[in-house]
Amino acid sequence: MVTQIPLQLLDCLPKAGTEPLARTTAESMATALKAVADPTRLQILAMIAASENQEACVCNLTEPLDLTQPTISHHLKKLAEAGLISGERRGTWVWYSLNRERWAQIANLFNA
Amino acid sequence: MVTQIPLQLLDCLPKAGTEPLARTTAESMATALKAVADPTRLQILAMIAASENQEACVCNLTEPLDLTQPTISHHLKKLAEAGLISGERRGTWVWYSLNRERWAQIANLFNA
DNA sequence: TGTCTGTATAGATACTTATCTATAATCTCA
DNA sequence: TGAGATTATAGATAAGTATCTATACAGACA
Repeated sequence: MVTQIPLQLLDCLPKAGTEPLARTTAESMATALKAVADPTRLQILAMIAASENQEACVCNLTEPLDLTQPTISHHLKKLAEAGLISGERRGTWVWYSLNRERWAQIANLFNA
Repeated sequence: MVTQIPLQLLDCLPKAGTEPLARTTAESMATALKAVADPTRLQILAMIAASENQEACVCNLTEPLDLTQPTISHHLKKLAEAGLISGERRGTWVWYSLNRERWAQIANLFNA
């Protein structure tokens, strides 16, 4: 699980004369952004959001994305580590859904 | 120069039943986000924004970031390719400043 | 023109990571 | 318990990239 992101970026970008952006903070922000900065993971997020109950299992994603099951699991793990989604086991399947609070945090990086 | 980003992500994430996120679109978005998803480049952006005239030259960045001049140039190039900054030569120095329109475009990825 | 300073590029290297195959773990159900 | 289905993990590989040194390019100035 990624640590919480304390900073904002845009208007949000530091004003003149502000303290420099600490390395540890920059690294935490970069970790979160890296999770989103991948085309496959963007597609996964979009598919989850576009699905009926705002959730999807691995088996729903492999075929349309034309990737193997372990690869999908890998991406879902990355997204989960970034706190963007979370999985819930229901029987045989694991259903992943968006973590909107976390999403809002990352969105806030770009908004004042 | 990266192509323009046509899509939005959050509320912005596709509604149920929407067209899937096209691969080419996802790749374009990921390219832009990757430029920001690096701790050093976040620090560079912050330093530019925090500086007096909202601009900085390579020589202003190498020492505080403890990186060599070619490395800084490399990151500045990445940011410029993503359209986030642009450089202007004034005499011996090249001054880089933020491209706020482009920044707003990327911010819009996360906002409805 | 030649020298000095600031920036960019080329090439090498080490680290990260997206992907695959193979296998383990977990759950359902007969 | 055992068989089948779904997901996760381990290990390997190839592609990308952040960094460095070395060098080229561009402008200022004597």
